[in-house]
Amino acid sequence: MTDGPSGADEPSCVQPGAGIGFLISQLGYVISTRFRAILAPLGLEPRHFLVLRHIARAEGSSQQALGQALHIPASRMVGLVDTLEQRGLVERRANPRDRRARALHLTEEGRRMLEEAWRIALGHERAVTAGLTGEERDQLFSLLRRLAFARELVPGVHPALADEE
Amino acid sequence: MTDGPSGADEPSCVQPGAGIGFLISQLGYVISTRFRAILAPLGLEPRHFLVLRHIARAEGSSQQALGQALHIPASRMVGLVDTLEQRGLVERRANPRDRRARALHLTEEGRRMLEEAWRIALGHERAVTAGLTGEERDQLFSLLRRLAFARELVPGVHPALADEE
DNA sequence: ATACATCGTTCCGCACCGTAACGATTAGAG
DNA sequence: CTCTAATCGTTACGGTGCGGAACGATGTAT
Repeated sequence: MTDGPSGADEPSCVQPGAGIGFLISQLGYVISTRFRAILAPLGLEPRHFLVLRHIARAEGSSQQALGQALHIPASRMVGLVDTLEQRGLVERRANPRDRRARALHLTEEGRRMLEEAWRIALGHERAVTAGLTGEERDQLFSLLRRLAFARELVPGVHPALADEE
Repeated sequence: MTDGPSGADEPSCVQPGAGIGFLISQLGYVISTRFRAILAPLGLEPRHFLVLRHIARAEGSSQQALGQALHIPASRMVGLVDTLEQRGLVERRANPRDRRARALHLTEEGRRMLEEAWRIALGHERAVTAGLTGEERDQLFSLLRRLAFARELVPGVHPALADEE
């Protein structure tokens, strides 16, 4: 009894510890860890990358809106934007429409940093599937997308940043 | 410029936020979160399951050996085994060969619990790939295993329990 | 016999996260 | 216009989990 409950005649891919679920969980962890590592030299973490990216897409957003889109609680956004502002990547401008809110904008430096981070992310994406042919990569991508769709995952929003629902 | 650096003519599957890497990272998170949730009614967490499983495979192991195999620091093993012992699932027996070490054994209750957890894990594995045909599941499994192999992942050992290196 | 390594344990500081308050500002009701 | 409720950003606080460092007990080597 070293590999499961006694008389289990399951297909080999359905085995806790070696099955698809565990495999994806393992891979997901090492991949995101690796991404964090190759992003570190820029002084950025994955969440910073996501925030920068979202600001670039919707310049002038409030912190609230940003937090809502990325499922990040407001209290956390503060420190996040603080960091990015201190590094001169993001500006908190006044919003003439609503003096409570801050309009977030990328600085020139921020734009450069985002492009650099993007280049690194692209290299990372390629590294992930190194060893797969183009056709295999497409297959894998298609299969994973179906799993993600079945779980209603939102592209670009990492669920680790927003547990509750 | 809402979707990447200006002139990037990359294949669509290579896009941070929507690429294979991010997809696996997303899926890995929700899958392990889900697994934690369906295991909770037993009063167990995923790590407890892994520990129980390993003890079953190598009854009489020391905590040290167990921690080394699963890449869990010794100081954490204590609390882990404490919990399992308090629930009557594991026994710390004396080791006549070495009075420093504790020989870990499953109780009858522990064995029952492990089987139950295993059943739940199997159901989870099936749920993960629900919506895929058998052939697709095999394809996916094969592709993921190649990625895992390329990254030297050890079956049954989740890297989240061992960051360093 | 002495010095060093190993096992399990406890202790402590670190980092992180989310809730609950708070002042400032805005929107809505009367 | 006034008063009240909601919203935005911020700060403070408590809870949690993790791993390194030290410790006593025991084993091993010289």
